[in-house]
Amino acid sequence: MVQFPNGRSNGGLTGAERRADARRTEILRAASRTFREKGFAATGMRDIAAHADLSPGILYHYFRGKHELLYFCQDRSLDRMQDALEAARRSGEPATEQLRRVIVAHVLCLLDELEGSAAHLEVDALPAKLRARIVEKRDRYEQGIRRLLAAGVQKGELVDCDATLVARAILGALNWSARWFRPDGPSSPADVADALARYLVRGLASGAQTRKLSLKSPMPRGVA
Amino acid sequence: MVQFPNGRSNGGLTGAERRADARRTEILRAASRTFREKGFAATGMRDIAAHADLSPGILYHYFRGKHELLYFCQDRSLDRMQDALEAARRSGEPATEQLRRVIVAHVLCLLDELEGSAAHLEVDALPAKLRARIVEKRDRYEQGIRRLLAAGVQKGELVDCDATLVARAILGALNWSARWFRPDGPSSPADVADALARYLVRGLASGAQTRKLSLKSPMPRGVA
Amino acid sequence: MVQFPNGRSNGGLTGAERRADARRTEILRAASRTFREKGFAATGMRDIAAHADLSPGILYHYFRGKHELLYFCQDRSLDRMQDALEAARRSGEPATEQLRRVIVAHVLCLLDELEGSAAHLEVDALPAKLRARIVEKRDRYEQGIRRLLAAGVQKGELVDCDATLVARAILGALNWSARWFRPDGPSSPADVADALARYLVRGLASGAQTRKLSLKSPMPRGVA
Amino acid sequence: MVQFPNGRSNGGLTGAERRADARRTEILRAASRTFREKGFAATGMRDIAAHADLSPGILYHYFRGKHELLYFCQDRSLDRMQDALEAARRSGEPATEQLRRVIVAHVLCLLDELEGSAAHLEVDALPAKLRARIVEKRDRYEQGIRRLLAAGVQKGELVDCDATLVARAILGALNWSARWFRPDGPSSPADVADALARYLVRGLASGAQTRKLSLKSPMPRGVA
DNA sequence: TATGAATGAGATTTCATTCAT
DNA sequence: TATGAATGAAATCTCATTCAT
Repeated sequence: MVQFPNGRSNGGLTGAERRADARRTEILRAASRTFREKGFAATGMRDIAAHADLSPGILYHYFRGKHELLYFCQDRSLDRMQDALEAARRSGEPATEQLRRVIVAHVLCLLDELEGSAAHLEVDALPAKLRARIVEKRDRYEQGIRRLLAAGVQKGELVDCDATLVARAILGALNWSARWFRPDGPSSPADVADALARYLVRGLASGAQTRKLSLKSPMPRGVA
Repeated sequence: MVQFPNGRSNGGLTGAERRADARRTEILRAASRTFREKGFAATGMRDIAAHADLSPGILYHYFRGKHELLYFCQDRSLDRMQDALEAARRSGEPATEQLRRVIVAHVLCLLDELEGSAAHLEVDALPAKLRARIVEKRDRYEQGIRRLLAAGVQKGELVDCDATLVARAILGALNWSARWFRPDGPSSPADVADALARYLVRGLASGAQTRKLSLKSPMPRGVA
Repeated sequence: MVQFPNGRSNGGLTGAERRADARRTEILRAASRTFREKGFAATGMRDIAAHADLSPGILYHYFRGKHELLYFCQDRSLDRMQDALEAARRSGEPATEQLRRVIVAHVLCLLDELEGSAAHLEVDALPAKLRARIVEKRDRYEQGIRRLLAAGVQKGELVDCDATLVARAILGALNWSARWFRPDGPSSPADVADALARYLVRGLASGAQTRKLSLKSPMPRGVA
Repeated sequence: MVQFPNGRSNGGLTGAERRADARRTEILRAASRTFREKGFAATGMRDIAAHADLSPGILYHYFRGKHELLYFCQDRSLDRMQDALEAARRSGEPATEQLRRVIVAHVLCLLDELEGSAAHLEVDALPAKLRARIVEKRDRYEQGIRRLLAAGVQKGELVDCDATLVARAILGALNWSARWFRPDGPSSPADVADALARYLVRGLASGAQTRKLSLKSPMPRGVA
């Protein structure tokens, strides 16, 4: 749950504040969608306002500017992904399974029409101060993935590999989906997430396991 | 080798034409580098001109505009990648090896300081007419990769998989490298290309082979 | 009365819409005056903005660009002229009188500081789509004049002539006035209109009438 | 015959000078044609160079710049027209006939593919110094026409009229032909000139003559 | 003479942001 | 809160003119 700075604990929101927060979330959704479709630089505040069915001026009542919109989009996405990463780690499952969960959560977060945001892909567009905060969060997330990989290697569940490079390869494969995925296409976000996880995990699974890992869904969707 | 339309065979260029072509190539290099660093929309003609040590106006002497610069960057990259793809296919080697070659070539093409260009990642920024041509080339390239995968599956060299999705996963992992790679970092483009190829191929290699595929370079760089 | 498309009947304009329409009209007046003085190509948006006492940027809030300004100038003028043409035809008067009325209205429309616009003289500066619409209106207007001439010939009120060429000669004589007329000169627009009408009609009037048609105003302006 | 300043009498031109003068004339023709087609401001030096089959740079070898090209176009046209005006006056014919001759010459000069130029229609585009010279010539020409009219009135050959306004009406009707005339249309420049002269003279012819003046060509072109 | 590369000023246009209402 | 008019800076692009060759 993202929280906007309002000087009160979440429980003590007044009605007006709750309404404002709801409006902020709507705007962020519109911004997120537009950034994903056209990229940050090519997106105008007017586009965002139009997507949110608001006038351009009012956006500045809720956010400081275009940069802050990008910042919050990235911040929310990274928070959700980080949450999923930590949940996976706490599960105590084998590294392959943890990795699978993280991948699935990442893809769903990206492709989910309502909350997702590919906006974290454009860190460089942020002004220095905001960029520093996002870069820190992003690096923490990447580091978490690297640790997950390293732990799996150490336990013999994953083959020895350059964790940094593999993490980036995985993130590239995942983030790229925001570019080519079409909501009206044949696959659902869950399908995509699942298939990506199978492939990307198989490349790391050690020895005996590998042979057993199929890249085909065992059960086609919608069939008993 | 990219060739600009000048109505003569490459061998018959006059001195002036050769100089003009050289200038065009310089400009494209500058454009390519700038697009990669800041993205198409955030790149100004001034940036490109500055990188090429020219005045902004003269760029229009050699190219019709910013869009054409993007177009040629994309066109050149895709041509080189397509060439590599066909060379791999003609080699008659096992699918795993063919795939490895294509991946390596793709990454080297992207990260090569002199000629590389990640610009084909921004097809949507092109005006309709130019976009159609690039999309056609890009689709042909993607299809080539899917065919390579499918052939490998049929020969039993690769595990059964959704070729479309796997191709996109691979391309995402590769293209992403243009974002994070730093020429002054610890790894050379060749290192990155090799490591990505190992990981991405291992996830597809069938049966017995898989176990033998290591993700670590057999020989660390610079060590006897 | 020109009307901008706003989805309501003119009577139902809100205050804001009325203000916006008034602004649009102001801008068109400024544009019209500047086009007439310097020609379309030599007129800058800055000139127009300066004449309208606005910043250049805001012009794009009300119009899509310089071309649209030219288009509306031409459209308004042609509408007014067409109206006058039809009114003259409906009057049922002799052809000479009808022609005189059309000429007077045309000149007044051109020279009237408030609403006039010689801008329809530069049809070729318009982009194809807008040009087509203006050309159609202009051709309809010219055709109307040709018909008026032809009808007069048939009734014996005008001498036999090449209606196409005479219509163009008349329009040339009229349109040219926008070039040489100076509001601070000795003649009023009405004077000019009247004198032009006398001369241009006399050249067509048949037989007996001609001798009676004087080219001198019967009563100098301002004299008892 | 226009003469470029070259410091010698026309008879003493060297071969090189003769060639240069021929080149100047070619360039002026190209400029004239382009100005007529697109207007001064919308015409680029590149357009002129292309029409003359030359490189843009060389134009500056023969002329000081775009303005000078316009100046010479106007200068040449006005000289030819002035010559025709004086020849008409010297002829001693009736005013109606003199006027007819002047009109015909004016139109032929405008529409002549080889030497004609509508460029004198854009006096305001000239820099002050050149403009002053052209304005003087133009005013002298207009004055000549006014005198011709006034003389005709005094001799009773023309009806009493406001010579200034009628002169402008005539010039408008004539100059306008440069806008609408198409060389590939049904009428030749001579046809147009003749028809315009008939109409414009008839409006001024006094008494008895008027009735006899037909606006139809007595003999259709190409028929015995 | 002749070319065409090069420049610099200025054109139209866009757009994040502010502000009066 | 909310609107949309308004601004000013900057973007892309054009073009007359100059200059090296």
